Amino acid sequence: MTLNPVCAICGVRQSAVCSSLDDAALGSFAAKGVQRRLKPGETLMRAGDRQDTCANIQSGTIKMSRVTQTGDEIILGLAHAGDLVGRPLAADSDCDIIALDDVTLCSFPRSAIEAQMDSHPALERLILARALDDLDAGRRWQMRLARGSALSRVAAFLHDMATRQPAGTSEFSLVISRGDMASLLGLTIETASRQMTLLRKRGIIALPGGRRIIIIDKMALSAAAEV
Amino acid sequence: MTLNPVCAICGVRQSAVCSSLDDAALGSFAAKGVQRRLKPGETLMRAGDRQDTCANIQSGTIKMSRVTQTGDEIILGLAHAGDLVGRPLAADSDCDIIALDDVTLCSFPRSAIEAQMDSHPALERLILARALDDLDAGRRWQMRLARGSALSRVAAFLHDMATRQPAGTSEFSLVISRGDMASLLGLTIETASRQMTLLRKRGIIALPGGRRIIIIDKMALSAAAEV
DNA sequence: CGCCATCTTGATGTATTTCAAAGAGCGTGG
DNA sequence: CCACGCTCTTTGAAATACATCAAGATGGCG
Repeated sequence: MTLNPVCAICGVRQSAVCSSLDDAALGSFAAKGVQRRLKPGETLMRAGDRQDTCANIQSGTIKMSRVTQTGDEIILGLAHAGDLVGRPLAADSDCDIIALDDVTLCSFPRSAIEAQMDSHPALERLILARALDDLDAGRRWQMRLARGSALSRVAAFLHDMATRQPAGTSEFSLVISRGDMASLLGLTIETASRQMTLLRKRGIIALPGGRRIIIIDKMALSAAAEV
Repeated sequence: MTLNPVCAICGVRQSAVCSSLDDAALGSFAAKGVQRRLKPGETLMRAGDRQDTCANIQSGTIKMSRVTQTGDEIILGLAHAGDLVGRPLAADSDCDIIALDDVTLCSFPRSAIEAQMDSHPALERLILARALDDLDAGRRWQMRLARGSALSRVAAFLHDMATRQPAGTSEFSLVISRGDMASLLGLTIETASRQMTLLRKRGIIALPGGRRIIIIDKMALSAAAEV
């Protein structure tokens, strides 16, 4: 069996969970997947919904969020190209999953992923390894929320986003609004904005306009991110 | 093969990850484990240490914590009877693991767990399912840290601890000190204490002394825990 | 060009921290 | 058995970081 043409040109062939499958295994698996696009703001699934698809993000950024009793949204995390969204082994979604920009997905029935895990231990192993890594990352973030100042949260977020860019890139666009950023960091819009200008005034970043950002001093940014 | 005598009397035989193994599989696996005891305050492993054991908690409570640059401890979570501590698939620990009270463990070389996962898919599947559940629970907690008031955090913690007791039990002992509790909740000792007395004054709980607590009105406690 | 949403900035309020000290609980040794 | 000293907890008063309320400024887009 030869590699599915869709997979042959897939930008996340090496970084998504599919990387655990050889070309032969991928061929039959890929046949069960469909390509899908989301526009900014479009919802893939909602908390509490029956959740019968999982998807690899091929490009773009997604937010995972929940809505409180009082009706405001809390962003729990972002997912990027190469990440798997949706939860294998669970019948219902525990959060809303919403595109932040133009997103392309490779979407599978949850049952197909689960069947593939059954027959291909390497896939299950990689999904497990990622889940455990996510758990560690979540705990690090929890530490920041528990004790970090507003400045440290904003700095840590910017540092993460900067680190995610191709090496050597110091200017890029934040895909999320100040409001989403604040929600992700557990702050208000105003506080998030103030910390941004504080970092700008300290010469650590520049804000050329829109959602663009220039990292002037990544070391200082990292230092500001310390808890 | 017959059931290992140690497993026959194990209190968490049905709730630990071992429950995914039948008696035959358990027999050979159990031979690689050793029983171990920890006294209150005793450390099982430290963040950054080479981590070559994983252990099922048979009784007692453990805290997972990290130490910040400034030297103070942040508690990331608790683990109870039936939980697996230590991280399969990772060479190093990402947090300190310390006993809070008298703890009994069933400890395995990490390599033994990993080998058992290789040969027994049901074990790996259960570990994966737990990791994903922990991830969900972590996100719920993250939401509380991001937006919840001090009162809501304390109430949520007490509600969790109450729910963990045998059905019908309304009085029990908190295994952790106010200091640990505050650290877990991302608060100061003083604030944690004040919220406890606030709940007491509202008639939701009683504090007969020491670390004992009586849940008088669990509904009200749950309501106070809302974000 | 002008509208609308998003972002920034300022002034004020408040929950939580910080600083400080008194009060319980508990084991030790007289 | 009680006094002493230790740690943990509670309570009070002052300081502060962040939220809230309220305008402006900026930028995208028709």
